[in-house]
Order: sequence, then C-alpha cells, then structure tokens
Amino acid sequence: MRSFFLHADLDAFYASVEQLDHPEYRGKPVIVGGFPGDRRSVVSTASYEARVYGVHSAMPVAEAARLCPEGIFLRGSMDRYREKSDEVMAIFSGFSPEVRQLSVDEAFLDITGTEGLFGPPEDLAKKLKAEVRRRTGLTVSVGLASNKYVAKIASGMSKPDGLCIIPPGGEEAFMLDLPVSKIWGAGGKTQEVLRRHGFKTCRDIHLMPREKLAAIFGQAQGTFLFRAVRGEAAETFETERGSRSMSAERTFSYDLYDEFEIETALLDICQTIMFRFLSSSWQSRTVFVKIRYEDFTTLSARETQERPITTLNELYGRLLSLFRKKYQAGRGVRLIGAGLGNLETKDPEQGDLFDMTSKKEKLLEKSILEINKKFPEAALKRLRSFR
DNA sequence: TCTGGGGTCCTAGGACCC
DNA sequence: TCTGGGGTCCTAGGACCC
Repeated sequence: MRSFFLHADLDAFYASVEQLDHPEYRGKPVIVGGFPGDRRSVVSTASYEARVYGVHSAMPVAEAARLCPEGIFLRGSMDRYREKSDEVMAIFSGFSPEVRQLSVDEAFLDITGTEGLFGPPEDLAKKLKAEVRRRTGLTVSVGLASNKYVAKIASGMSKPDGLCIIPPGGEEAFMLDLPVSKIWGAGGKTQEVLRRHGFKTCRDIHLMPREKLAAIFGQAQGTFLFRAVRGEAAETFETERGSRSMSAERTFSYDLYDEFEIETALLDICQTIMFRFLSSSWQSRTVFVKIRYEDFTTLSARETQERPITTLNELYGRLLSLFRKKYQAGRGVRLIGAGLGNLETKDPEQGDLFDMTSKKEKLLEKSILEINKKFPEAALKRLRSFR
C-alpha cells in the first residue's frame, strides 16, 4: 500500500485562541509574547492582521510595538493554549490511529489506508479542516504528501487555512522551485552559508553532487540537504525520540551581578522543575545548569551521578555546585537555567531500595511546592533562610 | 529593536575498559 | 618499549524547531 501523510498546522495559534476568547480582538493585530514595556520579551505569535505591519515570531516585542503601535499586546496563557491544543489533537485522532504531535500546534497523521473510511486524502483533509473549525473555531493548514518531510513543507505553502496536496511522484518537482529558505531543518546558520555560496533555490542545491555538499556543509548536513531537495524524508523525522529532558530557565530584565541574587533565582527555577518532575513518572541522575552572560556567551555544565534525584534539596545542592564551578563573578548574568537530563522511566525496585522515607518526603515536598507556587515570594525567602 | 522558553539532535573529544 | 582498536558512557557546545 502506498504511504500517505498529512501535516496539520494551526494558523497563528496563540493569537487565534485569543481572538476566539475575546471577540473584540477579532480582525485586529494581536501580538502574543509580552507588553510593549517588557524588556527582553519576544513575539511568540502575531495574528495575520499584525503580520501586515511586518511583525513576526521571535521579534523583540519592543520592535513589534514600534512597527505596530495600535497592536493588542498580550502575555498569553500557555494553560489555555494547551487546553485548546488537546481539543484539536483529539479531533485528529478521529481521522487516524497514528497521530504524532510535533508541538502544541502541529501534528503528523499517517493516513495510509484510510480511503475506505474517508475517501481520497483530499476529502479527508477537507473533512478534518471543517471538523476543527466547527468544533474549536480554529483554522488549520494542511499539507498532504507521500512522506512527512514534504507534507510538512506543503502545509506551510498556502497559509492561513491552506490545503496543499503533493501527488505521489511529484515530491521532487515540488521541492525544486522552492527558495532555500523553505527548507525545514536549515536554519539561520545554514541559510547564511547557502547565501554565501550563491544557492537561491532548491534547484541550485540539486545540481551539486553529494560530496560537494558534504565538503561545504559537513557530512551530516550535506547529506540532509542532498536528500531534502529531492523530497526524500530524513530518517530523523521517522524515528521515535529517545532521550528526554526537563528544564526551566529565566532571562532577567536586567543583568544580575550579585551572586546571592542569582543563586536565589536558581533556587526558584529548581522549584519549578521539581514540581513538574514530581508530577511526572520520570527519574533522572543527570542535572545541568546553564549561564548566559551579558554578552550572550552561553555556557553549560552537566553531571551524572549514581543516585537518581529525589528531593529539591538534592537538586539544588548539585546544581549549586555546578553553578559555582562555572560562574565568573563580575560578569553580568542575563539568563540562568537548569534541568534534568537522560530522563528514564522509573525503576520501581530501585525506588524501594532507597528507603521508604523518600516516598513520604516526596509527597511532602510536592505539597510544599504546590503551596509555594501560590506564594512564591514568601516561599523563596523561607527556603533561603534555611540554607 | 538586540536576541524568550522548552525542547531534540548532532558532533567532537575524553575517560575507561577489554 | 610508550602503545592498537573497539565499545560505551559522558560532557560541552551548537544548530534547529515551534
């Protein structure tokens, strides 16, 4: 049977949810990411009305405010977006048993062999779009192709509310005329190298032998580009993900120079991570810390130990010693981050091996963290004074 | 207008073992 | 006598994604 994939991508997702929840925002430029006065905020999503002004994702909010002074600026609410996302994903599940969610606003559906139920892929796509709109009020752009990679690029071709079908066998022809900026997996750095070498369209890359591409871009990236312009799926998009991590970070409005202040922020981050971690079913022996200095140089350190992390105290203790190894006093710190790596499924035997008290301790800690979430200032002070 | 936050994957090199 | 090769685990940094 011939494989067929659908990529579905919600249009201007966060902004659309806001316009749905606030009818007075409809038809107006909505910019989610922060308020104009927020230092160091960037745009997460701009509604199509805002994009007309040149506002786009990843742009500093301050710049967006300059380009679009009449814009409606919002900080956004992830909980609400996740709620809406879940509704949409549930609808997707009605069209295929194989749904692979890529992020909060997009997913791949393997629709191979669904003709009997929904008709040809184009009919299925139309039904899916209509169903999403009817039940959630959101529009979704859809790409259809014989592999995920091309389906993903196709869904971006006719946004918003798009539907783009690449007939089987037409993948390569579809890719050839695209500008290199459309290549999914070639970001800022690669785009710069492409530009320097005079590559403008995928056809320019297509003319190059694989070895030549490898010489310019390195073995892995060269091979990736060689295959991408031929409309071939890269394995990385097919395999299930292995390792996982859980992290949190904070960029400060103003650079911090005081070590105590930075370490307090680190403690705050630890609480955020630990709360999420204790609610999950993961265990981890690896912690990492990340420091970004005023000049944007970023360094990180990680450490794996024998025993899995079980308490906030342990996590903070390990992170603090890593932090102190890396931190250079006197340099302004603009960001501090931390996390747990190599997440593995919990090993029940191991858990019992370490004392029963750890279970009680965990429960106690979880409820404390829950309370702390409600009164962050008081909690931080209290914790700090213990150390 | 300086550049968020939460992730994944890749690479190169070191440590250690056989 | 200073010396091979393969496997595994780990770390730091960087590219990329939404």
